[in-house]
Amino acid sequence: MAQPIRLHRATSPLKASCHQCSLSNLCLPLAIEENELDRLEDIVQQGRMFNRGEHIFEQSTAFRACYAVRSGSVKTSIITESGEEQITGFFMPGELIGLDSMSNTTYASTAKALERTSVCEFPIHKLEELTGKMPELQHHMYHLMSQEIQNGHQLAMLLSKNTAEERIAALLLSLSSRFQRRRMSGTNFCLPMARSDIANFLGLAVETVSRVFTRFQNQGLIKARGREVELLDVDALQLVARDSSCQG
Amino acid sequence: MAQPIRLHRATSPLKASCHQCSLSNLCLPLAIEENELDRLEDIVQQGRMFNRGEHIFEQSTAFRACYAVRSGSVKTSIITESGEEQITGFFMPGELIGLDSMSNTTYASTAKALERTSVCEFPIHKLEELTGKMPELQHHMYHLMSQEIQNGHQLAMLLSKNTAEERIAALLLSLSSRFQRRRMSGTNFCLPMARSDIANFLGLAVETVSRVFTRFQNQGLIKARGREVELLDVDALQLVARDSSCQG
DNA sequence: CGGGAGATTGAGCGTCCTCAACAGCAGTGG
DNA sequence: CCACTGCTGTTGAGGACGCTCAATCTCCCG
Repeated sequence: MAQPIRLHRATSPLKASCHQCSLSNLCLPLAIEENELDRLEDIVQQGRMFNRGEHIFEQSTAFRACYAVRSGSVKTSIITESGEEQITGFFMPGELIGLDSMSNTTYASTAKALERTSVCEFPIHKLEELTGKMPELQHHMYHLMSQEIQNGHQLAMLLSKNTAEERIAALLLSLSSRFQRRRMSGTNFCLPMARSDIANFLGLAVETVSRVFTRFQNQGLIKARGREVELLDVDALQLVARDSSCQG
Repeated sequence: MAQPIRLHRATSPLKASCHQCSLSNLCLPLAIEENELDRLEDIVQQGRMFNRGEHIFEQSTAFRACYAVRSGSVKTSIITESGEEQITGFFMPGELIGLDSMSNTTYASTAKALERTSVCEFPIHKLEELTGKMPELQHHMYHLMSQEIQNGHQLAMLLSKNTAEERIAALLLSLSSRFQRRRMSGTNFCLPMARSDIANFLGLAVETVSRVFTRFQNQGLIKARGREVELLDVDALQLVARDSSCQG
């Protein structure tokens, strides 16, 4: 479980500079020259903490900000009138949430912390103002939103064409590569989400997810105990996942 | 291939001003004050025509521009390494395509004309430059991209939770409302896409689409002959579609 | 009129869902 | 200390929705 990043500033314990953030190569700062980073820091509110299960924002409430995950993990979901939930994504440190809400005055989805999680808040009006002045930052916003659209397409592909095994293999590989990007083990990690979240996200029944996990285990592809997962044969998993690259 | 910008006066019959375009209330101009419209017109190349089946752009080729559909209709799709196609959206006049490609230097998907289609081209570099100068236009771009993300989520929801009947009902209703938005009949229209496109988009087999169409017909919900469709009982269709709102 | 693509209809089967029982584990309280 | 409770995850049996395969029909266009 990713430990919350300890921030060692005498003045404000919750504040830390984007300059020193280990995620600056994944997050918004990556688009910006070192000497312009202060302008981004001026608008960001860093280090807000949420406990497991707490909402970072809720669907249909006033849209005020986008958030970058700093530590922990987040799931976003939309709720229909009939109360059904559809998880639209899992977000790990360095990833930005709230991009799907920039068309409205209210959030289009709900974001919930899957574990103890800290985020950096980017108030939308200030962010828009800043991107208007900084072409690289604007470009990066377009980049991120476009990436989000592509992720949606990949998910649609996964849901409409792939079997349960293929979907789960793809998700495991996606998580693996995202852990690796943060210099963590890509073969040995702890799932931040419950089986039911995986099932919901991938359009499967919980029982099916469970069954596929044990099947993978029997085939020697993974070792799983609860949320602890070890990928034993990544190549075989990629073979199973085939052409489906899934950005949870 | 980037043509020098054509000036937009009444010299060419293919050219028409955004000022006079009947879609200006759906397209990019809607974000802009009348007196600033010329700046958008300066960068747009209007009235490029494509025959049915022609590509407006192709996946993996150099990303140069976004396009607004002016007349006709377009489907976008992604192709996997194994050659499978997943249609990611249908686009009607006034709608913008190419937004999913703004993260890369190459197109993330392929856009194909479903019928004889004309589009307006917005070269991406000029568009980005312009949105940097015009906050309302930037905001509108964020709006459109965010909308696209939401559409993806709605589609994922549809694919993962809904039956064949629900999916098709949702698609018919989506098309209906989009025809209506253009002041055309919302109950009597011609499908721009083949059954196989519908099937691919909704994650179904062609046969299933066909069966559902006839079932709807037997139930008196619609009347369909080939691509001609008449919605006889919109309320009932909405009941079938339940909570799934589908923005094809 | 013939060829071919698109659309429809039928039969059989497979994947995954549903329903149900059970196991493991943590927290609670007697 | 252990029963009790609740939550999460696992396993089994049966059934349904939609896919596959195949034949037929319709319509368009040469």
